[in-house]
Amino acid sequence: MPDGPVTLSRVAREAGVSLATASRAINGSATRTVRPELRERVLAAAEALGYVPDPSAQAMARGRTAALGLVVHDIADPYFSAIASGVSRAAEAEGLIVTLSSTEQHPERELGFVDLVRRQRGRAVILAGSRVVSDDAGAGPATSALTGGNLQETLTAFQESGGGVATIGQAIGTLPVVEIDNAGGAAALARELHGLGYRRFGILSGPPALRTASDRTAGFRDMIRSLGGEVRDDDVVAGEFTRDGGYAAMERLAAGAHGDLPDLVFAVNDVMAVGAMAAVRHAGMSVPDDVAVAGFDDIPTLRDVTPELTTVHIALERIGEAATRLALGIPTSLDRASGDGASDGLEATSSRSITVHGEIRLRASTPPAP
Amino acid sequence: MPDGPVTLSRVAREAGVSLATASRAINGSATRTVRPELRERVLAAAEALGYVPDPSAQAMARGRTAALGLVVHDIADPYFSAIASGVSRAAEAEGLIVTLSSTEQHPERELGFVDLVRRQRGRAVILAGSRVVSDDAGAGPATSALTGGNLQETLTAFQESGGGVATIGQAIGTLPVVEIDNAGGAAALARELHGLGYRRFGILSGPPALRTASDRTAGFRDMIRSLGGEVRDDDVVAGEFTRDGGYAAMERLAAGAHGDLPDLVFAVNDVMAVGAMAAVRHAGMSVPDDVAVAGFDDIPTLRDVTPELTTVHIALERIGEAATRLALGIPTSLDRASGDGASDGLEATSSRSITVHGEIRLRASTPPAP
DNA sequence: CTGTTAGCGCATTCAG
DNA sequence: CTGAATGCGCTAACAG
Repeated sequence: MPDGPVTLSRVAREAGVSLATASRAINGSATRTVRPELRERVLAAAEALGYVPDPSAQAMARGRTAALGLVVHDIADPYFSAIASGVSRAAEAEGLIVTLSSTEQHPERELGFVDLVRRQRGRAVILAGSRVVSDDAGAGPATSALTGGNLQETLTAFQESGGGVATIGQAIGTLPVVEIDNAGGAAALARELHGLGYRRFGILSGPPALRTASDRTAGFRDMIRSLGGEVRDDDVVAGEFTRDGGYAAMERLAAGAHGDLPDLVFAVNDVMAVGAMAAVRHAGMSVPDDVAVAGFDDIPTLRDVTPELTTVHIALERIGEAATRLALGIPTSLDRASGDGASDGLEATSSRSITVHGEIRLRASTPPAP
Repeated sequence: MPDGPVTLSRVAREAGVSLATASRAINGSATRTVRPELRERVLAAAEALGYVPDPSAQAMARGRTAALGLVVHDIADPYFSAIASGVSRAAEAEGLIVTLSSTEQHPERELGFVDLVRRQRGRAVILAGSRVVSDDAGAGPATSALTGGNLQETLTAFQESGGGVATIGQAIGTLPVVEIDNAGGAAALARELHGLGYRRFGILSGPPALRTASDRTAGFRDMIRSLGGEVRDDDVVAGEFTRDGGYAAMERLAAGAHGDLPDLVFAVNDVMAVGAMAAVRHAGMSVPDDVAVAGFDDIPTLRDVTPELTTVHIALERIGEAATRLALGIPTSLDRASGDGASDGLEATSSRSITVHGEIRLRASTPPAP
């Protein structure tokens, strides 16, 4: 048996047709069509020989790959892996393969990766995770000349060359974005918590430079204050957007409070909240007896922390799917969604932007205040 | 300014050299060498024009991609995302891009994906997650003719065509594998637990067809029995390898026990254990007061479940890295590792196989028995 | 409808 | 050491 890769031309020869016809029969060119009879012959030959197209060759010939790039800060973080799961599902449904980059705090890798999918003419790229507070990813001195510019420029260039782009969590310029209603969610949570009888609140506010973090902080604090509750400046402490960041921030808050803790501490995301709870436990105190705790995101792993954490539920996997469709330009059935009450919190604000609203989940970590 | 992609030939023209020379200067062909002077000219021109190679074209020309395929069952599962994190890191260190497939219980997608990376001439593929108990992935009726065969065949074909392969968790044929010492880890755990004073044990044994699950079950049960402890057959209940599977299995165990629970329940992996703890809680009982619980893997998210779960620690991220190197044929410095006491539990059993030993972590979910 | 002919961008023969 | 010529496998004009 003649070995080596089975090429299209071999299939064509076998079927007794031209290369072009074989190509058309197999992928069904949009403009051209093939007589059913020939088409059958070609398909049969392909099947018999076990023909499979070479993706690189196709990519080169049509100047376009079937790859979708996904950038996350840390794939091991439940927040991102939940999103990745949604992206993966949606991408596979579109016949795309997802290439992943877990950038772990290295912005230059983010840029390098986006540039890579641009070079390889990927179909789309999705950036998950917030950007810095200056919603101008193009600010600051130019990055490495090697990668040739800053993120926003690269993204725009990619988009102009026909690639799809979507970001999750925060807009970059005017690029399509699945935005989370951070301020609104935090405010709603604040209102509920205040309604439960809590009066003095602390906030683990995350990295000051992170827009997501500052929006949640502001939304929560402002609502509490407008309701007559108390948020002392000393009870607002920054920290990394991670589990350990939450742990450390809680320790610092407690140290600064000298035994006089707030009634409730709101951590701007769940992983921080979970870290904060650990800090409380390790300090020999109890949640919620000594201090109540609330978070934001409702990451999947939350169901196994105890006490169960009050949070703002965000449909993470749905967001991943939505971002994928947005990047690909696939009309999402959001009209219906908002019509029937936007049951999953997604709402199309425009064709290039979706806003996701959270849903308050009151749980055991914040019982009605005594 | 002339637009369009900057191609190598344009760089060559700009530098006043031939296409071939430019190619050699830029990627430094192994056999040919270029006069430093010309080389400089070429590099300068490339830099000036912002030249970047087209991956598809390179792939086609040299018949080889810089992609590494990673197959996991569910990227949202902390076990897999931790492994993915390690793979991602190691791959990026090698200049490879990782393409991810989250197969979610669809074996045919697994096959399809492996076949895809084979077709696109990827450098390597890594399969994470156990296979069925019959360690013969080639058994059973042939799968879809479309994908052309079964997994082992496809993998072998890929390997013979120069691709690297590594599996994690269970060997497929004689393919390279990062194996986990499931039986040994479970046995060691059993010994410790028995030493703590527990006498009657239950096991949430996972899916019977999963080798990983059955090895852990057998290792644990046999050790307990040889120590004189008790494992009633009724107290061994199967279930899905997931959090919900653990929950359900625990419910069934409790139902079957009619209030007469074992002293301790060993779930064959952490996500099941965590589900089991939830079941215990929801039944109004307490861990460890009413029943102690232990797991296996030490997934990262474990640090935030309470009480802290006793488990067998497996260095998940390291495994991802090790598998990557194994698949790529990069000699791992395991000789040293075993020399200095194999501090991370990795041990090279042969050049094509690594065995990972767990480390017992006794925590609050299994206090010394009363 | 179908076949012929050019490339896509690059790595590599093979000559010089 | 360098340049000119080939071809990777496939699609997309372009003719028939």
